[in-house]
Amino acid sequence: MGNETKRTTIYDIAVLAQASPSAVSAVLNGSWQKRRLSKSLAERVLRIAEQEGYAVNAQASLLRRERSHIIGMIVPKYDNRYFGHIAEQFEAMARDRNLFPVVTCTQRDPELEFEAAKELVSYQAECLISTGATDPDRISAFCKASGVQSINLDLPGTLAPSVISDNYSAARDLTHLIMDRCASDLGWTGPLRFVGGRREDHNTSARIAGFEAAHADRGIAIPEDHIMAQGYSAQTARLLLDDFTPDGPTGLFVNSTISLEGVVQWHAGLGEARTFVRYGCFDFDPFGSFLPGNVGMVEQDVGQMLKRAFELIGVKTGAKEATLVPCRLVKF
Amino acid sequence: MGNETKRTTIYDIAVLAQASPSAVSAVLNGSWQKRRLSKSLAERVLRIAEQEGYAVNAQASLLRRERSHIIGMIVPKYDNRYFGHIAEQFEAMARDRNLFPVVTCTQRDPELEFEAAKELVSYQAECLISTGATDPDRISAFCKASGVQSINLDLPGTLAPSVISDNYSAARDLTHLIMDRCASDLGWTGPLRFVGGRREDHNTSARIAGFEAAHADRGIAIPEDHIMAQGYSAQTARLLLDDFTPDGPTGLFVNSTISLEGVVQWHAGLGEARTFVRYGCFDFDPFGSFLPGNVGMVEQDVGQMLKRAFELIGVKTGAKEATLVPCRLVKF
DNA sequence: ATTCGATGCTCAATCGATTGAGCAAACTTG
DNA sequence: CAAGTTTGCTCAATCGATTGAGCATCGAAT
Repeated sequence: MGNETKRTTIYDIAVLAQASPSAVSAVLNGSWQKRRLSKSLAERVLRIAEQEGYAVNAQASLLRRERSHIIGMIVPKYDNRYFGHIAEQFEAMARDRNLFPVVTCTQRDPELEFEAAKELVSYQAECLISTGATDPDRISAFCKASGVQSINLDLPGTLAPSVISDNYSAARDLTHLIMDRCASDLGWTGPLRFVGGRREDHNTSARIAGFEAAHADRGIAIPEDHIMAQGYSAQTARLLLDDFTPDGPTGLFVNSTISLEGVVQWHAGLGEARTFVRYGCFDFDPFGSFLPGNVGMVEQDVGQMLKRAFELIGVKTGAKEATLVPCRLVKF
Repeated sequence: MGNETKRTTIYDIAVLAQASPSAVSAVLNGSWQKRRLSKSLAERVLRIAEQEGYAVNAQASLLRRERSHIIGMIVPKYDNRYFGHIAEQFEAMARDRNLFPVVTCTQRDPELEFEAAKELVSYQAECLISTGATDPDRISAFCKASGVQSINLDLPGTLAPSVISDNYSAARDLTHLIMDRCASDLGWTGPLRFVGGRREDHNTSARIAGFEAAHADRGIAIPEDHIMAQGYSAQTARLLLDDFTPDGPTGLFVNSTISLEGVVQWHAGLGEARTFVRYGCFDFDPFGSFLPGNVGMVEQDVGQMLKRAFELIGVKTGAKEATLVPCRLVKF
């Protein structure tokens, strides 16, 4: 790597400005007034620093300072509207609060998740937000041992406070919406199918509970095979549905935009039967409203979730329960 | 912030293990064999480190080491398939190469872009990749002054090597595809409209050039008002199109998925005329193929672009020209 | 003329890990 | 058994910035 030009340090500038390194340091970090340095010295140092293209060595600076102002986040993926939004807003909100955000993407790999968490702790992050982590408690335990605060987002854990969507209520509402539309558009009342996700997942199971509650509200029984939660991928959704060619009106509850891709592929291949299908999706996509048959989507309130998460930062709560954030149901 | 438990250091462990800090350091960073420390000492230290939840202080470590292994990237947005993919793949590829990736999102704000670049340099990044930067040269100049390598991605600069999509060729191909479909589906041959982006942008202007070339290939003149490149947002696209109600067959070249949202909204509101419209989009979205009227999309080859970018890392090329990476045209 | 408080700056210890140099003990070799 | 080698470990300087303490100088007040 480029070794030609050694990075300029305060010592280099001190020589050029005929001042002491301490004075240079004070000028460059803005504490010169407090340290009663003259304006003329400050200006001289700043001019030279500019000329030399000086950039503080964050490692040296952070080593000495007591607070790092670094705040870390791990997310499973970026290439997904929901997590992309989370990462982006997190960075913006952190900057607003004068914190330095470091986000890292862990590809839904539990090992990488933990490694990344350790790395962020090594970088002296003051707080670590684990988003959609498969094993948030392992991370929380490690953070606690290092005296670093941790907060769970999107998926709850038991060792640190969690901020998650109110999956149950939103799923119940979405289910009702789909059933309403099946009734009004197709004149059909019957059990919907639940497609996508994994039963073991906290979020999926809460959504299934909401899905079941809505059916119970209407006194409709759900056949065992209507809950198809064997995985997230578009592939999986399509394969599960390939066996199913509706012989009459039907409705589907789709458990993520990823699964939705598979559902829409299946739907497009249905031919005439296509017009007798209605579905809704738990997750938002701007193109969702243009997909034929789609009656609505649940948009998780990323802004509120992060707001709550930031409120928890630096606060020592004994409370480890999850905060539920309501979702927005978008009807098409 | 949590100050209760001071972080464990090698000195703490040295006391517990009855060894010197140097020995502890060597064990923990894996150089103990080279330094001829005994296996028993190593095991003792590792056990204690584990118990104490030790995490190295990266700041202290990096301050002393000569290489940081940190590699930085700035991206304008995450909540967008293209940039999301870039960030995600970048992180994965960096890890594969034993580098520590730090990505930061700059919201298309030129000031923030530069600030973020400075911060990454402060963190001793060995190389900085500026993705879609509005002013890449300003960043390159700063990097050069600090002896840090910089590489431009997605948008070219003149002070550092650039890796960008072959916008011209892909736009030309996409334009031909749309015109072909207009001819075959609608029996119509005429100039398309170009919607979205900004003329001043390098990418948009290259795409307009390709768009014009395809028209020239067919001897079709483009009326001035058919190039509508006054901004990226969905809003802008919709407002521009609101004045336009096609009285016959038409075709559109849409310059990003963001603009596509606006186009699709407009399209959905057209009523019967809707069936006489065909469009294609420069950018990929998995739901694109389900949008009525959409005949194809250009998918930029993120994998190849990053591969090229990584090949440039650590290489001292005088060459500042841009590498063009071909795109994939997806036909529906 | 002495005392006092500003003013403007420098000294030197420090943060935690790394690393070249060096030292003692144990072990080989002739 | 002396000389040389290997083994196992420690010392102390160092990376670059920060910061409490301290030291002159100067003008004002007594």
